[in-house]
Amino acid sequence: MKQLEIFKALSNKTRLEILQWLKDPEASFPAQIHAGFEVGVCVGEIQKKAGLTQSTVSEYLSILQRAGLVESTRVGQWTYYKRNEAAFEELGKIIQSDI
Amino acid sequence: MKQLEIFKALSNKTRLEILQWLKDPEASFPAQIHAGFEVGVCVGEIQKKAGLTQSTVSEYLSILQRAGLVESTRVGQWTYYKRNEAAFEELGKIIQSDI
DNA sequence: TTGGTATATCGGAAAAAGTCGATATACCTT
DNA sequence: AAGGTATATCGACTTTTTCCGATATACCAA
Repeated sequence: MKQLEIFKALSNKTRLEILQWLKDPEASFPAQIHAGFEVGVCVGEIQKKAGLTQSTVSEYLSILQRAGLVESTRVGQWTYYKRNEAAFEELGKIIQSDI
Repeated sequence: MKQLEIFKALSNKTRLEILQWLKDPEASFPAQIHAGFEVGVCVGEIQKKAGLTQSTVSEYLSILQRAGLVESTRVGQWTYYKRNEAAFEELGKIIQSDI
């Protein structure tokens, strides 16, 4: 668990918002046709909601993924992203004991 | 608790190291003459250990303080910095529930 | 295979953070 | 009051991050 990389990933307003949205996809995004929310939310929907360009949002999701905070699944032409809850659990503990 | 400001404060290698050193001042710094470690560690000692200039370290400590992660006490011509453990406790919880 | 849609990657301009040396401020000592 | 020491602030330069448009890649459908 690369602390510095994680904190950098969390040091951006939009990326924090994306993580919030992914906590409750049903409440945050319109229903998905090609996959349920268990597999995640597709990049396009996240992009619309963020109001930034596709390239920026794709890059942000990569940053969150490299930090281990989200994971992705490719289904057909879509990539679905969802939170990695275990990472947040672990990070919380680390902050309370190691940082 | 301004999450974004906290994560930015934690997004720097040296600042993370300073926080580590302040966890156990006895082990990390030479004995202090004008005040015990309960009040904190003075800027000069932190600066020596960090190997950066005085101005940089002073700025870093301000950043940590504005984020609420450390607190300072002025005693004579020295300013002593120590960790605010409550902030780390709270941050850990927030990460496990709100982020 | 051609075209359409979704996502990723590349290259760059602008903004922010890192870091320094110089200077200012605060306090102590004489 | 004057000089010395500790810390904070300022101005400048460099590096990193933000965010974009353009292009590439991957997959699907006809």
